[in-house]
Amino acid sequence: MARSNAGTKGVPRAEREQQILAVASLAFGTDGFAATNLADVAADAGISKPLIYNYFGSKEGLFAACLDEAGDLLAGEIERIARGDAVGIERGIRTLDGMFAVLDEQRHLWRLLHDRTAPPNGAIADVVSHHTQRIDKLAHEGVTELLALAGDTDERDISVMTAAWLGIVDSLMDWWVAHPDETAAQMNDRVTRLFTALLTDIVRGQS
Amino acid sequence: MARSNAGTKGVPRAEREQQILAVASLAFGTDGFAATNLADVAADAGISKPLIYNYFGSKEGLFAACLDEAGDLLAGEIERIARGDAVGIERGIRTLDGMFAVLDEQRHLWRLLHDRTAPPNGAIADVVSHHTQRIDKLAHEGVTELLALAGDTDERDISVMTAAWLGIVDSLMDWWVAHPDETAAQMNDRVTRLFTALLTDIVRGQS
DNA sequence: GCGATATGACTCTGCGGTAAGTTACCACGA
DNA sequence: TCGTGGTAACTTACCGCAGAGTCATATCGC
Repeated sequence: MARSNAGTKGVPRAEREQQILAVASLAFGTDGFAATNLADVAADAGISKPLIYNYFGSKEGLFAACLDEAGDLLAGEIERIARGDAVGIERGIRTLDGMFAVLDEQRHLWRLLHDRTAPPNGAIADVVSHHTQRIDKLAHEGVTELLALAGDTDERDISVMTAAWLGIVDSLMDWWVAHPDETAAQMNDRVTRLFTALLTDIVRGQS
Repeated sequence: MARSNAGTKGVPRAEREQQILAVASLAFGTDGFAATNLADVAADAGISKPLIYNYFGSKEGLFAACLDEAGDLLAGEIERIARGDAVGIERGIRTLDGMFAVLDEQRHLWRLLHDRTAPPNGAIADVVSHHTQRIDKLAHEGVTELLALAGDTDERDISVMTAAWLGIVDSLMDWWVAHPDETAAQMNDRVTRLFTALLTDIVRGQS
């Protein structure tokens, strides 16, 4: 009977999965979970929708896989930095530098972990909470050290400050995504300059 | 024929619109534009879906109306503070205090202006950009003043720092939403304490 | 009676998910 | 070297449903 495009193209599953993950991560990271539709992802990846379902089970399964890859990349880098000997502001700057380096060619990955349109329960929530816990733990640890230098050990103060720090990181990444011509090295310089400017010159100027 | 619940209940349009806006703002602010469905909003407001369409035209129209109300509240308050004589960090703290005061009983309104699931074109985008421009302009102005104290006048530095500042505000509001028992006055104290701690004690401690 | 206020019961579209079948590759026996 | 059967890689064509948006109609105040 009539022709069909079915049949293997000789691409092994593992390789195909990586292709799909790359396309899907870009789509999810750019448009968010809810606004991404799998037919488009399949088309962009050059395959058909059922193949995605064969390999990842569901839209949530695909997102969870993207998330796991991105989360591990980010949390791994932050953990690596935390093992160093930097303290206080210095540790913050080094962490940012690490993020810039790791995300340089795939800045959209940052958004995956903060997608408010992803379902708040189920497999996705587990993956998200696994990685955010790794990250939050280290952020909390860094902020605790920092505030200790100022004699503040109030647990809620630490909690608020940790949130603010994560907010700073988030907004810097957003800015970076919106300015594709800015290199990681330039961001690096900029952040260092801003931090030292704020923490030394302004205090001296105001006192 | 058979009974019907149709017919006026004596509620004038202006009043009904306010009821609907209140319910819708809560839903949009909590769940986001995409995840909110109008049938639920109508049910929560104690009316039927077609009435919403009569008064607001579409889901986007309703969201735009919520947005306009919230945006004006926020931008208006920030403009009021900006007219004062505070400069640098002090201006930042006063702005935050203003936000806490204005949003105390309706913290969810904050999220409306930052809803990534809202359509990026059309009427909504116009309202968003109108209000965010008012806010961004003042944030930019405040940051420019602040960095000038440190001798930094690089335009991109200012842009990044403005983004970071807005990120801080955003994350503080999120934290506040997540901790409903925290009063505006407590947030106020906490923020003041943290800013002064960071900017004085830490510098002295490190130098 | 007439206009404003209201609703039950629809239609229609987009998208997550699936059933059933098609083609290519490959190991292995004669 | 050539079948040949099994399996992995793929697709077309469909289902079902949630939710945006609409139509015709009903009731109340004045």
